[in-house]
Parts: sequence; structure tokens; C-alpha cells
Amino acid sequence: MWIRRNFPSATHLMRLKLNPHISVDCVVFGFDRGSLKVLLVERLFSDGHTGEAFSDLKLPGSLVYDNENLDHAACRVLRELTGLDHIYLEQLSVFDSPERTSSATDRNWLQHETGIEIGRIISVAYFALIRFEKMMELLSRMNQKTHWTDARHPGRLPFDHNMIVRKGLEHLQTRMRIEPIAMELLPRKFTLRQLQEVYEVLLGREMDNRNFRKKLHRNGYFVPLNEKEKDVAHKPARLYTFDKTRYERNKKDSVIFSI
Amino acid sequence: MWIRRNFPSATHLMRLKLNPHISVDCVVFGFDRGSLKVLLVERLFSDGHTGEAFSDLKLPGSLVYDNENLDHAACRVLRELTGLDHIYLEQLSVFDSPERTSSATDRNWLQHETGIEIGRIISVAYFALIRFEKMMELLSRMNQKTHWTDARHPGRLPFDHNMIVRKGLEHLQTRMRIEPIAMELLPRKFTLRQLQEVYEVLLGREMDNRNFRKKLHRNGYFVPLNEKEKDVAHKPARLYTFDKTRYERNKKDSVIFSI
DNA sequence: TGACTTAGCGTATTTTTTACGCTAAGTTTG
DNA sequence: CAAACTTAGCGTAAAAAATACGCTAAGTCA
Repeated sequence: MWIRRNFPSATHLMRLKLNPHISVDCVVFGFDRGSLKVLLVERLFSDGHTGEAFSDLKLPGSLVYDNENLDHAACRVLRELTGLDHIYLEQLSVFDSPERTSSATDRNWLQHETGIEIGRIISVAYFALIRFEKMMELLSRMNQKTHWTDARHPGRLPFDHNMIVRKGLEHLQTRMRIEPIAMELLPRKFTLRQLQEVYEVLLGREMDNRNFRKKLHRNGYFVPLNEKEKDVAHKPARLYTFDKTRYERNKKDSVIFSI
Repeated sequence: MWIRRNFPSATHLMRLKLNPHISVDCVVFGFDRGSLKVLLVERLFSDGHTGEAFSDLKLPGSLVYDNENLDHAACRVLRELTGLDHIYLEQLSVFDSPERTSSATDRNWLQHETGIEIGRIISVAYFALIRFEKMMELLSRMNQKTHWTDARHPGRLPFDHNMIVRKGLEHLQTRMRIEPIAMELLPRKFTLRQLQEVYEVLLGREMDNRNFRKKLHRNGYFVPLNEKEKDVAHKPARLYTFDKTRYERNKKDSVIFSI
């Protein structure tokens, strides 16, 4: 009845016993052509009567191994899913309503997926940002199982995943005003215009291009490269990188990063 | 061997089954006479051989009931402990290292306290601020079980409670730059000088008194009362309250509350 | 070649931040 | 009771940051 997804090649370092009470779910954001996307994965199952296959979209997530800490579990989920590492990742929030796993469909799917009797599951949500190159890389070797969906209209998701996505969005918006994380959505080398677009889309307001670049130059964390963008239908702009190290050094004073 | 503390009068709304995998711990801050305090509670036990009684300090916390959500559990812990309600409370972070309950002393204490076989326990830390009046109220009917300790030097605490306190401190410092929570540590009616002192102590730097009050007046969330402070050895200052409602209304634009 | 788009630098104005002077209203001390 | 002292509370001037907007250069496209 239920199609069982290949169980992930487990890390050899720990015993394989899953803790049936705790899971992690990842909200992974990406930015493509002016819009914010969230990463969803397919959930496969088939109808009990007809045997017909169905699929669904959900946040990438997993139960946690007994000896595994949560940060590790979140990394693991992303590595197994996307094959990629070294992306911006932080704990978002705990989702713990006792009713979050109460839908019959969800319970059944979980039970068949994990082979474990499911009671209450507390999920720790993780917040991740993925660079444009990696996003594209993922799309190209797309195994039909991952989808980049409009983060603001992800459709109806199972469990409390809609809540988690919404919380992730809010987090992104407040966080990017305080710490320089917006560039984690761009390629490592980006133009100032690209960065401005991210700000405009995520904050939902237009910004003056000339003032925007003035600010960036003043704070001095953006280092100009001797490279220009290519294949654009207009004057190619200079590429920049963000100097994280320099930012961390000067952080003490300001603490709040504003544009 | 182990003194078993009276188990809290449980809420009647839910079955009393404790979930042995998830706990909450609360970092409650208070501000008194120029220094930041954290609330600790006594942990009682006695030596296995001599039967002599010992005590310890730890963060207030509890396992979570099976049908209870975490916010509720955190409120419950504080209500049972302090008898007080309506204090500033928010989720801080999850502490989940598999080794966090590995100390033999801690495991034994837990087992005797709860009567439950203890395995891995994931703890969700909550961050709370308590107003000066309530802090004093608590001190007066102090049942010898609660202590206000210097938040920056709480001594050695069991489990990973030192980590949790440190995280709470960091959270307080970043949070107060972004949202107007510093006044949650003061009486509902406070002088501008008192507020300034909180800022100075928590941020660790002095501020110009004249500029400080200028800012407060400009942002318009501080409403002057027709009352003055009493029993001070100098010119009594006017009392103010913080208008949360007005702040919430105007929040949309600025989002970041700075002094 | 001319129309068009975006990059990229500049200037003037307004707003906010910072530094500091000063008086008034109380308390404490001799 | 007066002089010394402390904090409240208002003000001004200069520096810094934010905002609004003009303009040219460098490229593409038709």
C-alpha cells in the first residue's frame, strides 16, 4: 500500500536506533529570478484500495537517531537530500503541539516510512539558506523528489509544515535586518544590484539604487572583484564578495547589521 | 537516600503521565539594585551512606506531560514555583546533547524526583523576564527554595544549565536591542533613570543621560504620569509607563526597536 | 547609428546621533 | 538656615547618517 522510500544510507558512526519522539524539519530558502523559494520533497504513498500511487509535498525532515544531536540531524537530512554541505543553518523553533501528528494520513505515512509506532513527535525546525549556484546544481540533477516552491504560497502541506514555513519567513525577515545573511541566498560573487533585489523582495519595498550602494561601500564589508557579470543584456556590473571575517571583527560595536 | 520533593499539584485538565523524553527549563531574569539576577531553585538530596542532606541550585524546570504543549509546561513550572503569572516568556532554544543527562548524580536525582527511568532528555529552554515588584514579592514569601543569583556568575550548575544561562544572557542582550523588553524588568511605573540603568548594565556601556531621554521622548512610547518616585535622597523623578499598544501599532514600519 | 537599459558617481537637504552646557528641584551636611 | 551636593530635565551646536534626486558612461538591441 505504502511505497517505502529507500531509507537513507545511515551514518556509520552511530547505532541506527531512531528516537521516535523527536524529529527535525528543515525550512530551506532559495532565491531565484526575483522570488523566494522553499525546498519541498515528495512524499509517496498509494491508495489502500486501488493501489494507485499518490504523492505529496512536505518539508525535508527526519526522526533523530538516539545518539545524534539535533544540529547533526538537520545537517544529515540536508546532506542526504541535496548532497550539499556547508550551507547556512540555524535552529528556528520547536513545534510541539500534541495534535501535530494527529492526521490519520500523516500517522499512517510516518508509520510506514519509519516502521515505528508513532506517538507524540516533537519537531525542531531548522532554518537554512542556500546559495543560488547550489540551488541550480540541485535542480539539474533533480531526482524528481525535490521541488522549489514559491515560499509565500507553498500550497497545503502535511503536519504543521505550513506553520513552520510561515515562521521561517518571519525569521528570515527579522533576521536579515540584524545580521548579514541575505547574501547567503546569492552566489558567492554577486553584483550589488542582485543583493538589492534580494532586499527589495524579502522586505517588500523598493530601495534607491544609489543610496543602497553608497551604504554598502561605507560599511566596507563588500569587497569589489576584478570581474564582471556575463551574459546580461545591459552593461555588465562588477562582482563583489562579502567579507565575513571583517564583519565579525567589527561586530562588537554595532551588533546590528543594517543594510 | 534521596529526598523527594512534593510533587506539584498537577493541573486537572490533563492526564498525569509525564513524557520522559522532553523537559522545559526556564531562565528567569530579574533586575535588582544595578545587577542582573537569575532565578535558581534548590535541588535536595541526601548522601547514600551518611544520610546527610545536601542541596544544590538549578534552573527551574520539569518534564512535560504527555498532552501538554511546551509553552504551557513552561508557564506551569513558573506558576508552581513562583505563584506568579503574566510574565514575559518566550522560547529560547533547544538543548539536546545526548550527554546532557550523563552525570550520575543528575541521573539519580532525576530518577528519584520523577520516579521514571531516565534516558535521553531533550530540554526546551524558555526565557523569562520578571518585573521588580514580583521579584520582591517572591523574595518576601521566599520558601527557602528560590534564589536570585548573579546572572553572570551563577556558580556551577547541574546538567547543562550553565550553557542555558549563558545563552539566555546573550539572548537578552541581542533581543533588547530589537524589541522593547528591557522595561519588563522594571516596575510597571518607572523613572527614565531606572530604564537607563537597565540598559547600561545589560549592554555594558554608559549612556548620556540627556540623549537617552531625548530619544525616549521622541519615539513617543513612553507616557509620563502625574506621579513622582518616593523615598529617594535627591530630586524625585517623574514616573513613566511604556505604551505597548502604541508600539505594536507603529511596529510595521521600523520593526527594530532601538533604545 | 540611435534608442534603450543599467552601472556607477556626485550633490544638496533632511533627519538622527553625539557631545556637552546649564538651571531647577530636591536632599544632606555643617 | 545656608552651603554643598546630587539628580532631573531642558537646550544648543556639530557630526554623521539617511534620503531625494541629477547626471554620465558603458554596454545591448533593433
